[in-house]
Amino acid sequence: MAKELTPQAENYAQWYNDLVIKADMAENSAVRGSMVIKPYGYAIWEKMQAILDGMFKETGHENAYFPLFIPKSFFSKEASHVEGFAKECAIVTHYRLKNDPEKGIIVDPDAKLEEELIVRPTSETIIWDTYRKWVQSYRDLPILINQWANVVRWEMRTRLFLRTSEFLWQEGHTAHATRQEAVAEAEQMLRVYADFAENFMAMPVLTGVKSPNERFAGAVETYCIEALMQDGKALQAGTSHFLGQNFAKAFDVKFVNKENKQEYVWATSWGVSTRLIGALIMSHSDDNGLVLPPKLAPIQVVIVPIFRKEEELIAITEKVDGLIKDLKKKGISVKFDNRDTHKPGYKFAEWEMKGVPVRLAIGPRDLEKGTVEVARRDTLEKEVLQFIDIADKIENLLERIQKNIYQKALVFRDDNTFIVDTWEAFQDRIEKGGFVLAHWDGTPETEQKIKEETKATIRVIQPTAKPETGKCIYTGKPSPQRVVFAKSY
RNA sequence: CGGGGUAUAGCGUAGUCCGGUUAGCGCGCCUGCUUUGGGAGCAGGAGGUCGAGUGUUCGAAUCACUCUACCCCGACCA
Repeated sequence: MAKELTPQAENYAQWYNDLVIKADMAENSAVRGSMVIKPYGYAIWEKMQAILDGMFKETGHENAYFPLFIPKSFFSKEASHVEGFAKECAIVTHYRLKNDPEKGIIVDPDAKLEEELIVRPTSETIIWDTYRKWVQSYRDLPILINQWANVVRWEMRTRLFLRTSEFLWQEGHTAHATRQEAVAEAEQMLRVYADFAENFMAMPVLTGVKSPNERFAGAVETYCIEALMQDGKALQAGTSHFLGQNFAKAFDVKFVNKENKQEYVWATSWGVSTRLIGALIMSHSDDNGLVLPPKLAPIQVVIVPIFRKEEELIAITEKVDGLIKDLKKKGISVKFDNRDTHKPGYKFAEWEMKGVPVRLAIGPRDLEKGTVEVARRDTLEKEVLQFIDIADKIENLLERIQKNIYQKALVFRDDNTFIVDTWEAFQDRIEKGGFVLAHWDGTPETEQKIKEETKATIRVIQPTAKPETGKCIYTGKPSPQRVVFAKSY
C-alpha cells in the first residue's frame, strides 16, 4: 500500500505530483527547479520525439544543432525578444574555478569572460545570426530546420514537466522568401501539432492564434494548440510563430529576389516541449495512476504470469512465447513480467500506476482452459478471453482504447466549455474552471483588466467560420467574435 | 523579490513548547521459512554527523544567534 496517490478530488496538484513520482517518471534534482527525467518518463518522451521527428521530416524539415551558449549582445538586437526573456536568463560570466585556501573551490576572478554568454532560453538569435551567412539569393530559400535541444528559463516557480528551469524541446526555425510562404509554414506546423495532440496523445485541442498580450516575444502572430486539463485549467501545449521580418531585420538577413532586389527574409519558429508529458498526464490519468494512450505507451501490453512453482512458470512461458512474437510482429511492445521477486497483485498495481494500456494475466487455470485474462487500463475492465487469435484481439483492443480515451477527453472538454454573455456569469464560470467563450472588445487593456480581476487570459482566438458579433463581456463595446478564456497553467 | 512554513534513516514521520540514559514508529531494504488469480505472513537483522555553523549549559534534536536548502501563497512564465 506504499503507493497510494492523493485523490484528484482532494488536491489535484498534489495528485499530479504524486503520480509523476510514483509512476517513476521524474523526480526533483539537487538543482532547484531542475528535474531528473527517469527512464520511464524519458521513454515516453522518446516515443513523442520519434513520432514528431517523423512528422517534421515528412513536411520537409531537417535536423541540425546550434550552440547552447549565446553571446549576450545577440539578445539586444530584437527589442521585444529581449524584453520577453531578459528576466529569466541564466548567464555564464566565468570559465574557470580555482582553489582558495579558505573558501575551498571558488570562481577564478581572473577568468572573467569578455562578453557574457546566455544559456539559450530559445535559439532565434543565434540561429538568425547564422542564417545571415547562409542566405544570399532566393535560391537559398527556404531553410527548413528543426533542432532537438534543452533550453533554460529561470522560472520563479517550477513544477515537474509543466515548468522546469531546464527543459527538453524541439524548436523549428524556418526562413522563407515570402510572407505567404512563412505564414503557410507556421500554419502547417500548427496542424502538425494538432494532429499529434489528437491522434497520438488522444488529447483534443483548440487551435487558433494568441491575442497580442500572449504573443511570443518577437512574433507577428502566434498560433497555438490549447488543451483543457481535468481540473478545468487550460494548458498551452504547442506554439507556432510567424515572425515576419523581425529577426531578419535584427540580424540583417537579406536575399536577392528574382527581380534582383534586396529583401529581408521571412521567418517562423515553432516548438513543443517535455511539458507535453504533463499535458498527457492531466488529460487521461486517474486515482489509480497514469493512463497512457497506446500510441505513446512505452509498454503497450504487459503479461503477468501467475505461478507457484518453477514448472508452472516454464509452462506459461512456453504458452506466451508465440504470442509475444506475434505481438512484436505487429509492432506492439510487450513486456513479459516474469519476475519472481514480486507477487501478481503487486505487479497489477505497479503496471496500473504506470499506465500500461493492456494487461494480460495467465496462470495454471488458463493453461487448462485455453484462456487468458485481459484487463484494460482506461476502463479498468477485465474479461477472460479464449487464447486463440489473441494477438489480433489485442491489436484491436489497443485501437479501441486509443479512441476511447480521446473520446472521453473530448466529452470532458465539451462538457466544460461554456458560452457566457454577462460579466457576473463570466466571473462565476471562470472561477469554476473550463473554457469560457465570451466576447471581447479586442483591446489589450481590457484583456489585462480581465486578467487582473479573474486571473483568466485569452487562451486562443479561433478562426471564425461564422462571425458572431456581440458586446464585450467587460466593457460592453462591440466585438466581432467570441474568444476562448480560461485560467491556465 | 514580498508573505508564511518546513528541515530527524531511502521515503513518510514522533519527540522540540517544558534540555536529561541507547532518538521511537510505519513503509521500504537484507536473511530465513511459509506464500503467489489484486499491493503476502511470521521471525530475525541492517540503516541516523537529528540541514550547517556558532553560542548557552555539567548535559542540546530540544534554548539563542547566524547561514543554507526546500515547500506553499503572490508577481513572472512553454
